[in-house]
Amino acid sequence: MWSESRAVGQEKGRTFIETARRAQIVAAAIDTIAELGYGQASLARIAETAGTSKGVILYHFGGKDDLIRDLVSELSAKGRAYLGPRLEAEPTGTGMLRTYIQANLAFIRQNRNHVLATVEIALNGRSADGSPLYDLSIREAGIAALQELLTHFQGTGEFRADFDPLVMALAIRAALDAVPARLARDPGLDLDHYGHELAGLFQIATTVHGKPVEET
Amino acid sequence: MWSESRAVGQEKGRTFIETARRAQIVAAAIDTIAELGYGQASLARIAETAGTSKGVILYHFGGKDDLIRDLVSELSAKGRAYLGPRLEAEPTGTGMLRTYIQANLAFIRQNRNHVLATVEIALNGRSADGSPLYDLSIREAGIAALQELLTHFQGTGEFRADFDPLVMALAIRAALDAVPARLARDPGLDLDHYGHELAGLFQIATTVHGKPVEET
Amino acid sequence: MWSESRAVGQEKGRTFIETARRAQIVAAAIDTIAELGYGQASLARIAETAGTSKGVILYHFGGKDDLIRDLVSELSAKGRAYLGPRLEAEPTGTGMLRTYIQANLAFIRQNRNHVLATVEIALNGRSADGSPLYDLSIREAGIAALQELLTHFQGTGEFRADFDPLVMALAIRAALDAVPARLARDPGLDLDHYGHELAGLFQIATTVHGKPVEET
Amino acid sequence: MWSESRAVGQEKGRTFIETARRAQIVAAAIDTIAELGYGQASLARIAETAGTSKGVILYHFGGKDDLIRDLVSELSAKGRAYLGPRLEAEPTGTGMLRTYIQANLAFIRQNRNHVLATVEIALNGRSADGSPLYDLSIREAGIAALQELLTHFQGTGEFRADFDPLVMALAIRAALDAVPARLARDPGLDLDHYGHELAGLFQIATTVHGKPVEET
DNA sequence: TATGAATGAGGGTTCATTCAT
DNA sequence: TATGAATGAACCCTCATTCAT
Repeated sequence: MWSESRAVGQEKGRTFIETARRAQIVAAAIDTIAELGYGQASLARIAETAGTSKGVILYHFGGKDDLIRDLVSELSAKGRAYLGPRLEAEPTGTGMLRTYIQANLAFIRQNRNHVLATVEIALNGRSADGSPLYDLSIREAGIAALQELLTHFQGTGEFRADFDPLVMALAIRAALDAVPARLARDPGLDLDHYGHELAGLFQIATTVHGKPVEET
Repeated sequence: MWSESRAVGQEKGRTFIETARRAQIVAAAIDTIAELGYGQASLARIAETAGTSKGVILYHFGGKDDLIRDLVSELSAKGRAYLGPRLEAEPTGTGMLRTYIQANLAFIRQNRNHVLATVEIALNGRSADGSPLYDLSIREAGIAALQELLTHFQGTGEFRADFDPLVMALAIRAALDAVPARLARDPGLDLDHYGHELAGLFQIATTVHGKPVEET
Repeated sequence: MWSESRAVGQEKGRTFIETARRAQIVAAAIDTIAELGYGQASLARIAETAGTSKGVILYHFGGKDDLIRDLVSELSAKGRAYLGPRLEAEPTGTGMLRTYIQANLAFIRQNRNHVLATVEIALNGRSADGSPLYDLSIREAGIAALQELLTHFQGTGEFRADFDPLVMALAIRAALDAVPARLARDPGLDLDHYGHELAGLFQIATTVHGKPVEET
Repeated sequence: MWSESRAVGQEKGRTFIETARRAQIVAAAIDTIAELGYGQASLARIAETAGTSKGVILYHFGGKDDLIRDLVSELSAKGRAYLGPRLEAEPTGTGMLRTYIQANLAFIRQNRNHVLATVEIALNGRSADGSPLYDLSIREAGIAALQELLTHFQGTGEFRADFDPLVMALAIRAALDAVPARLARDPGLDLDHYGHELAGLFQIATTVHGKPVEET
């Protein structure tokens, strides 16, 4: 997931004040959605959090959908910028897998609400015509990349060859994706421990040959 | 998850026709939510699917929230009834773990829309005051039970002692909980294969002693 | 224009009260549009005129567009029912022409606001996607019918053959269509006199052979 | 309509650049209204067409209403300047009538969008308090002038004395006013032919004595 | 002169709910 | 039991206008 980086900050033909306002509004949207859920995050409520009015939001974003899409794509850009370099620095499969898991968790910790809000959007956000606001292809691409990584190190022999890399990839992502929601409910969750355990779990699952499994 | 069974069918002081009506409405709600998502599932739309009017729903359920809660608790009852006996029939930890995974997937397959709708509700459903409509304690109880199961067979020596049973339980549930959403997008997903792979994955992860993991 | 009649009153599966409400709302819409123009006739203003709330209107009509379309098609039905029989009773071209003009004016007088509102809608009403709310084919059909009538009596020799029936038809309709707006501004306008003069004007224009017209 | 001329171009204390800006904005308004209709012609849309921002428009015109009024009065000035001299050059009633009709149509052809926009405004434009933005007195004056012309040549005996000059004037103007809308829908309309036919029609109607008309 | 920013009223619509029948 | 009718709050959005720069 996330392989190319993107410049963050003032872009396009935007004024300084415009950029600042947009950032402020996105931040308010993040907090509101993270706290109340996507369904309850109306423009009015977001505006209230931001300390402005609906009009301002619509002036800067043209519509709610645009705001939401901006929020999502900003996180995805941040995520790519964070993860990409860390993964590329790892030579071994085991190292990449561990890094993948732990970097994801670190990123989640550092961007708690933003991640939470994005998860809410991914699961609930639909535009008026019913189409999802969250570009699912991002997630699919992430899973595909992880799957490819697993396949590659199956080829080198570092990972055992007899697991389905897609299922393994799904299990890994599921374990990671479950974190934000859990974190929201239990803020005291020890992510370092969680990451360490998870990394160990999947290291064993990918590298160690178990006894043949007898079916029921 | 789901350990005690509950009598299903006619209860309380409800007449036969009342029970039938409620079932019909719940069924309509399930299909509507599964198809359109929670956000789009208004009472009007559910009533349309059910072939009645909003009034009927409110008459029988008192409010939308009650209908939703009913839908959820019905699934949880069904789930407990399905899983409980199957788990109790398994003597070994490995067997229970495999059964747990595969029975969950079988249950999902058999109750596709109901599960899907419940997931939607779990993620989106909030009452007017912002509180979740999905009783999270159900999920917590399920995870706790699974954790306990893992702990127990760590005690017997069947499972290796050096994994955190909570993290393992969370990873297992995450892998299972990710299925409905994926199934919705890709109806052709081979659940048998997925279950077999998952069972193998977690069997290895729980039983096999890997080489000591070096931290980054 | 307007040749087949339509049953008016309670139709479809509508309740008595529903029919009454719809009629009341349409009446309020007519008055509001006639008085303030289409652009100023918001649902709120119409509701105020009707003595109810926007909600009621939307409940009965589903949307503003539906209300407007209903208003228009009701007038067009009334118009057809009024004009058709009167025209069919006339054997001669001159008679039909005179009847056409005078019956149109009589109808306008009897349905002043309704006609006025419809004219406003025809000229201004557009739905959200930009498409006109007034079915222009109604007007085109009317003009075509009038043109055909003129052509027919040119064939019989009752009308002179050397005028373009389309231009004549357009001129006649233009003279009639101009009335509602004028009537709105000058309620004292003597429609009988206007009709008598107009009928005379076009009788001469259609039947009498003038001296050859020299071009500039 | 349109009998006295008015100086066009730079007026009041306006700088050259100011005059140019105003002209550019009015032109944008004309095109926008002609294309989308008055109701859809928001300041934002007009500004977009003009390639500027709403602020500029409001700076130069003080408000939307003023812009619209300016647009209208400019057309009316152009119209008077165009028609006046042509009419004065005609000595006979028949000639003036023919010229009036054909010059009007020529003017419409040459100022298609401007005329179209003005018609839209006449029919739809209202200021916030509901009063029309189109100065109806312009139209009234035009009709009065035409009526006077007819009356005058009734006096000389060139026109028959037994028609009501007001009704005749209204019919003539109605036939002309119907053109822009028709032209908008059917751009291929042959205005020369239309003008020739119309002139013939009204020449006959004004000059030829028909047989006495029997009333119904 | 010109613009970007902000505002606030009003637009149509959806929705869960209440109520009389 | 069940329904049609009505309600009112909230929703997103458009718009003309104001204001500081």
